Amino acid sequence: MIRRTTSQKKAIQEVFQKSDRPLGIEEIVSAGRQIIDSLDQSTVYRNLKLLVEQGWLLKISHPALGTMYERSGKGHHHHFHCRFCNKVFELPGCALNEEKLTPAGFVTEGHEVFLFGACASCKN
Amino acid sequence: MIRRTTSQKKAIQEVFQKSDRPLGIEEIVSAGRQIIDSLDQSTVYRNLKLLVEQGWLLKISHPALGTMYERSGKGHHHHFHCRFCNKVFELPGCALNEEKLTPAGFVTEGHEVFLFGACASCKN
DNA sequence: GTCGTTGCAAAGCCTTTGCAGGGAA
DNA sequence: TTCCCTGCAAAGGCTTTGCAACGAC
Repeated sequence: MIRRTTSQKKAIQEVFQKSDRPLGIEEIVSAGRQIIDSLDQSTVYRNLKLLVEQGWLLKISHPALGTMYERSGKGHHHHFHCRFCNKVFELPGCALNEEKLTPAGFVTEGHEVFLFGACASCKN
Repeated sequence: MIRRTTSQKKAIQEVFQKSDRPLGIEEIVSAGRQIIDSLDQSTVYRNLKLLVEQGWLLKISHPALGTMYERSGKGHHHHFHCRFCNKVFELPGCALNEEKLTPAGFVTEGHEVFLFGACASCKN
């Protein structure tokens, strides 16, 4: 299907390009409205869905914070949730022994890891 | 606050005692209705909340399957989601190097790990 | 008899969908 | 001009809440 370039979609992409961490819908909508103030939530939802389908974004289901989105192409990594500022940070690398955890007879295809605690700015 | 022992609450607890894996609301309601057929969803939600507050249950937010509940007191463990039968199994032990993953300046308080793939019964 | 609990229905969130008008190509 | 996309409103899931009747103690 042919896609058109709209100012709304560009605004949403711009929001992600300015961010180095996963964003929730609330954050995306409010940051997007600073670029296009008429931006509607349903437009954001529709574009997020398209951008995920096109591989430009990844959807994350965070256990505590719900659905979030981040730019794709960052390789395998995990997430840290600061309980104080409620931001999610990306953790480079992976420290999980998948094989050790997999029960006999099971086949593991992938995994997700979420850490939580206090980020550097909030640990005081 | 004083709590009363009702047949509905006992039925819900019975459902968990018969299960060795986390259950979703749908499963809890339908299994509970086999014991008390008038059991209402809102009653289940209310009792699950109470049982979590009382420490009898743990609430899990699974990235793919949403909210699930499991009996508490099983120690630190993680979960395996079979993409075929959609059941969640408990994985004894932990194979995560939390320290290695934590960025400098951050304080990690805990973590969650979710594996996914095929269980022994579904791997064919 | 009290007052916590239940079932039912209604209301709240978050997300998706229908529709007519608007804008990209 | 075409027809995809947007904004608005309505509708869907899941979960919570209000309320009168019920039932544990």
